[in-house]
Amino acid sequence: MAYVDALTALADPTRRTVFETLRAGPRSVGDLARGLPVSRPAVSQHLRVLKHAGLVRERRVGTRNFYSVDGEGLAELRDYFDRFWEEALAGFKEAAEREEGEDG
Amino acid sequence: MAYVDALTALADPTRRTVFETLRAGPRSVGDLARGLPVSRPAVSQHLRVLKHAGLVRERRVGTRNFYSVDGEGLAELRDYFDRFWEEALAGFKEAAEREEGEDG
DNA sequence: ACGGTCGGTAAGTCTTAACTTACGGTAAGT
DNA sequence: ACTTACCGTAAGTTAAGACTTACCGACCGT
Repeated sequence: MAYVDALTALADPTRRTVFETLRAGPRSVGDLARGLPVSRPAVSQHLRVLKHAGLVRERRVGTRNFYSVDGEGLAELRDYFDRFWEEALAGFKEAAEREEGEDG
Repeated sequence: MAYVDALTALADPTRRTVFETLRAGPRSVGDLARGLPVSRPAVSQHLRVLKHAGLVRERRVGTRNFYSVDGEGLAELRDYFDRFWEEALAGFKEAAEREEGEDG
């Protein structure tokens, strides 16, 4: 059920911006905060949520903390929507057939 | 930027349950509300958000209003995460090469 | 050892949004 | 025409969470 935390995490605009920024590669906390209209602690809190959701990893280098995209959480989201797509398609077909059986 | 509304919409647990229920096929508002721990107006409001996000369609039949999954919004989410995956992969490779160039 | 940078946590504020009840409007049945 | 079922909207309440400042510990330079 990690996709639940991931969806919750990506609902916030600031957090989404942080996550999308990390596509280009690892960034430190302060570096991320400099490009955002919120304080550094706010970014720290967002990163904690993203990490708990399995969307980012952290790697300490000296006093700095570099965050990067975690492929696992991302793959989970992709799988969730892929499965959703297939099941919705099956449900759609079944509904069409049922309707045909009624008044067809 | 419709995926933004879609992600916001799917962050709420109740709304996610509604959306996932619709995988099996179209359901009326009252039908959906009966299987949930919230009131019918609450479900109505959730459906409005889902519709605005492009995730569900509605089809009136008599006094009843049947909602079903909208493939367009779903496809947009899939595309978003697919693109995200590719760009993150490219960013990861670039970071690895840059690191190799520094201390390699 | 000391000053400076970096970053996580705590406490408190304030806005957002999920929910409730109440209401009105439409369609079907008798 | 009256009643009943179904549903959307309005108004108000309340709980969640995004943000701030203040604080503290960890690492590096001189």
